[in-house]
Amino acid sequence: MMEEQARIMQALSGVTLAGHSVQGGMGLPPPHGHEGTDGDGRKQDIGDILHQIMTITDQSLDEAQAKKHGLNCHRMKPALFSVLCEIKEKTGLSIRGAQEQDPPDPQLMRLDNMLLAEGVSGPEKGGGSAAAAAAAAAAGGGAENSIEHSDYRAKLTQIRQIYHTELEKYEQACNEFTTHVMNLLREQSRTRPISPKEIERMVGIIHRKFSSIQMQLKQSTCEAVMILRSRFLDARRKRRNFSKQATEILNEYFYSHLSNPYPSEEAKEELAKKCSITVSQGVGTTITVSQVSNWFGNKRIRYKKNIGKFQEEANLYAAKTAVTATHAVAAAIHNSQANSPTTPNSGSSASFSLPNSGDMFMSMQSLNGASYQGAQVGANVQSQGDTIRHAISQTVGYNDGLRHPMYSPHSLNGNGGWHGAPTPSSVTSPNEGPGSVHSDTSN
DNA sequence: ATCAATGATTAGTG
DNA sequence: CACTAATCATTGAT
Repeated sequence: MMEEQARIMQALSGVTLAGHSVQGGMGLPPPHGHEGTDGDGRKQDIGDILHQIMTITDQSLDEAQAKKHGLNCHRMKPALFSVLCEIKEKTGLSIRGAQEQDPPDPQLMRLDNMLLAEGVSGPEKGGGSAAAAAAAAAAGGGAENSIEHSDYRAKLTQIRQIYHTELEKYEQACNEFTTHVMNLLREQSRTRPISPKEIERMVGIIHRKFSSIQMQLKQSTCEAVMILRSRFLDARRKRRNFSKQATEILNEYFYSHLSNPYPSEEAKEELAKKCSITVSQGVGTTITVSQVSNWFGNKRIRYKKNIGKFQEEANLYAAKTAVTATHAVAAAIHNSQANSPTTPNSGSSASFSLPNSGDMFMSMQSLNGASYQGAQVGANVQSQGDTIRHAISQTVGYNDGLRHPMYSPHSLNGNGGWHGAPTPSSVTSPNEGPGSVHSDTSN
C-alpha cells in the first residue's frame, strides 16, 4: 500500500513536471496569482496538497471532512484528478483483468435444483402441490394419501416461508448495502478516481458475498427439507392396519385364487378400488395398488410358510365363497369334478361336495395340531375351492366381481406350488381317497 | 412389558 | 419390473 502510494506520488510529480496540461484543461481560474514563478508555485502547491492528502487520515473526522472539502475546491484538483484517473487506468487494468468470471458454482446449482425440486423455491401454491406430487412419486405412486401428506406439506410450507422471508431479507439487505456502497463510491468519485467498471466490480463483490450467505441459507434449508423428508419417509413406515372389510376382500380374492394368488394389474386395481370404496366412509384407509401388491406378497409368503396357521381363515373364506356359489351351481360342480373337461390347467379334481366342505374343515382345524397333514389336506381343499370357482365361472359364468383371469407370467409352476415352493398340495393325502389325485397342473 | 399380527421396506433373483 | 424371502417397525391384545 505504502509502496503504491509512493509510486503514485512519484508518477504524479513526474507527470506534473513533464508539463501535462495540468492547468490548462480545466477552466479553473488561478486563485489570485500570488505565487511567484509558475513552476515553483505549482510544485510547492502540489507538495502541499500531497501532504494534506497523506495526513488526512491522521486527523479527526470533522477535520478531515473540512480538509477534504478544501481539497475538493482546490484549484489544482481537477488537474490532479485527471492525472490520478490516468494512473489508475494504467495500473488498474492489470488488477481488473485478472479475476472476474466466476463459474456458476456447482454446489449452489445443486442446492438450487434441489430446492426447486422440493418445491421450496418454486411459486407459492403451485410449489406446495409440486412438492406433494414429488413426494408422492418418490413414495411409490400413491396418488391419494393425503393424510400423511398434510403434515409433511405443512412443515414444508413452514420451511418455505422461512426460506422466502430470509431470502427476501438477504436480498433487501444486499440491495440496500449495494446502493449504499454505490452512493458512497459515487460521492467519493468526485474526490478520487473511480471508474464505473470499478463500481461494477464492487457490486459484484458485494453480491458474491451476499450470495455466499444465501448459499448458507439454502444449505440449511436443504438440510431441513432432507430431515423432514426422512422423517416423512419414516412416518410413512408407520402402518395403519387395513379395515376389516378391506382385509376381507383381499382374503376373499386370495383364497378363491389360492392356486394362483397373483392378481393381475387390473385385478389389483380393482381390488384396491373395492377396498377403498368399501371403507370409504370417513377418512383414512384408501388402499393403493402397491399396497395390494404388498398385501399379496406378504400373504403368499406367510401362507406358504405356515399353512397350518391359515387353515381356519382359509376354510372360512373357502366356505364363504363356496356358499355364495353353491346355490347357483351345485350341479355344475358335480360335473366339473367328474371330468374337468373345460379346464385346461388345474386338473385338480377332488371329490367333495361343497356344502360338506365347511364342516369337514371345521373338524380339520380342530386337530390342527398335526399341522402338516392338516395343512396339506387343507391346502388341497383350498386349491380345489379355487378350482371349483374356476370351474364355476367357466361352466356357469359365475362372475367373480373381478374377473380378469389373466394369470401373471409367473404363477403356476410344475406342481401347483406357486413359484418354487414346497407345495403343500398333493402328497398322497392319507385321508382323502379320491382327493389324492394330485392337484398338479402338469400342463 | 411382551408378543403375535401385519403393513412396509429391502436385498436379491430372473 | 414383479416376485420371494428376510427384516423392520408399528399396532393391538395379553
